[in-house]
Amino acid sequence: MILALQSRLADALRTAARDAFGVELGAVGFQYPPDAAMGDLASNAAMALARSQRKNPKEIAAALAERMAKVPGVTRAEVAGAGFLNLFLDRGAAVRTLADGLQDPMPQPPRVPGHAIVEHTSINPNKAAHVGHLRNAILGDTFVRILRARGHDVGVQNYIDDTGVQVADVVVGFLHIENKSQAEVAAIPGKFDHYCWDLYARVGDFYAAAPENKAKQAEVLHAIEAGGNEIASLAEHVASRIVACHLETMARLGIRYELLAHESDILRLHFWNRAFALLKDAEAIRLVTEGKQNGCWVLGMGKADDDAPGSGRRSPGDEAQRPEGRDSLPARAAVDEDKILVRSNGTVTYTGKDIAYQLWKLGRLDRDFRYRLYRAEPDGHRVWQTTSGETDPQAPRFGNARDVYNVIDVGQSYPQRVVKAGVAALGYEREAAGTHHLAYEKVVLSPETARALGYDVAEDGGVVKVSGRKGLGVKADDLVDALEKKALAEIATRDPERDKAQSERTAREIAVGALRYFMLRYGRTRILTFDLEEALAFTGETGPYIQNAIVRARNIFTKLEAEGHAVDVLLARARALDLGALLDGEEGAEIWALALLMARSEEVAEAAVAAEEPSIVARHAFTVAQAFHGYYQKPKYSLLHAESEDRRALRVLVVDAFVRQMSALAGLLGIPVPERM
RNA sequence: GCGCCCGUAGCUCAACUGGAUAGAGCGUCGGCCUCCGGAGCCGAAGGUUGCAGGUUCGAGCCCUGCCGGGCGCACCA
Repeated sequence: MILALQSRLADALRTAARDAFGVELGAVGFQYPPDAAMGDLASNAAMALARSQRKNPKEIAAALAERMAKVPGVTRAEVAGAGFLNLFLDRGAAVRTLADGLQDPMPQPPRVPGHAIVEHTSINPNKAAHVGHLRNAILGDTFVRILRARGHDVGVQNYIDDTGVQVADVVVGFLHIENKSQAEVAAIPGKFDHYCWDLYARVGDFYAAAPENKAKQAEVLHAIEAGGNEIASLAEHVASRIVACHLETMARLGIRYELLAHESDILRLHFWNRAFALLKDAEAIRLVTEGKQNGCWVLGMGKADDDAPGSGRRSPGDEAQRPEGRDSLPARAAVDEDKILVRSNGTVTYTGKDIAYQLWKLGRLDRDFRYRLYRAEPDGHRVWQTTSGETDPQAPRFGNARDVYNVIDVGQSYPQRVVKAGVAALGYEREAAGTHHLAYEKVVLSPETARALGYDVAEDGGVVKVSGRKGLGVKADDLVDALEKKALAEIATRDPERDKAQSERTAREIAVGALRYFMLRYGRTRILTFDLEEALAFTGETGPYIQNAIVRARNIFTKLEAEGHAVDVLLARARALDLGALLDGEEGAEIWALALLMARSEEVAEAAVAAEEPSIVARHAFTVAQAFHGYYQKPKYSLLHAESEDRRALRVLVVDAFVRQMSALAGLLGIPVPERM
């Protein structure tokens, strides 16, 4: 609601500026004054105009205020501070608009043209998922939810590197440490990914023990790449079984995918050959004939002095037109700037393959995967996987995206920049601009948590890096288990009568809410110090706080009904009220502030998309819940003991609006709302 | 050496991308259940925004130089 209003007011402001000064305002944005008493919306347009108009900002603001005061929906316009233009809205009209839109708290905006792909999770299929992987998946999944709410058509892909060294390492473990056959591996009971977690850690020691052990790695890797042998078959078994484990772990958190894209299919369908040809034809890459990189095909990585390479200024085949003199600058050899895509032995690097994959995502590879159904879920959701065998004619179309969001840790920034540069070097400017790296920082363990897990911590008590290679870290499943157990214990003390099945279900919902909020509350470029105590907290700025706000609000309605007050009758009464009169006074001011805050959800979601930052929505959700708790807690605003039916109706309107808005926000964050807590 | 991220209350983090009195949670201290659910609410203490300059009506945010921490810059994946 606030977005529509803002855009109407922005138009009015543009008109006012035109009338008064004959100037066109650029982008008009509104801020929110620090104190509600100062106004509902603020514009700093006057201060921006001060320079060009050579006038005092206050004078300009006064001229604008005079015109804005006459705009419908605005009751007052004031000049404040250094030249802010503060607008007071017609509360009755605004709240009524909000009330009318109640049926749909977060209306679906017009559909954004083009398809978007979000790739996330993408865990090496050789061990259990840990907290770092959770950050990736929760970040990606939440971003998908937000994009969809803002009208984007989004497909979710999970990349499976089933032919890499990490899988090979575990296979080495099975073959040369445990001497197991594939049948014996298949017979391993229990959580297979947890089993491999431990085995993988042992492989590191195995390699360190003797050089001939390390040689097994290359042996196994080659067998896997060649395919059609027992080792490759074992690798396939390991990878597919672990992928199933990962999907199960993620499903516990409400995370799922449309497509599982396999590295092995990229190899077997020769995506790189195609990309290589395209790059050569466009002269986007060149063969080095001397020096250190002799015999390699490289992609020029000219240091862009603006944001990202290929963001618009370079055109294809631009390599020959680099600024003259750069190569002649002392101590700046071209080789330092170029990225090898094909080694002198003719094999392709990881980054090279990634360019091919990215081109496919963008619909510019001119080659496609084949697809088969991986799983159809009870609710009808279908998970597909790539294959190099027969394709299923029922399969939907994947790829051809206008925007691709790769959720990958920040350590991969350089290779991701190379991928973007590769796309740009082919002349695909728009596609390069649509290539987004949703980078996030790593997760480390706090010294206390590391100690609690039995790891050695240096005396100075620094943080401990999570390391799959060393088996160091917190497994995702173990964390969710711990959260569920704690929630269950909490429920048992609060509501001992509750039956077991319902308690367990609620415990699961609380665990998911707590974990998802914990992973989302920090900005993604910040290193997340994982502390078990904090992650297990259910009070304060947490998911359960948000859940509790909704549960309590809904509970009021149950109570009202039980006392003989029909909620729908009260809601109907509320619609006929003279809101303008009721919204004066102390309670009116509180309701108004709450309404204005709730109305911002769309705006906040849009900001999260623009900034590619889900934490913005998470924090907003907490702020709204907090504002509601503050209002609701006051006995004088009781619904059961209201001083008049009109007051009761007004409060029902507020609580109903809150439940709907807050539920919508929880949905954006993937935080489930329990029936009871 | 070059590039990126981070430095804000005792701790963990915000600050709507240059706006008004820098805000939350945790922790500490003090209040609130004859009053719709206390996983809650109200209040207090706690800040030279790493340091020094600069830009302008205005800087936690932009520029320059330092200091401190982390990560990249592979013919590894």
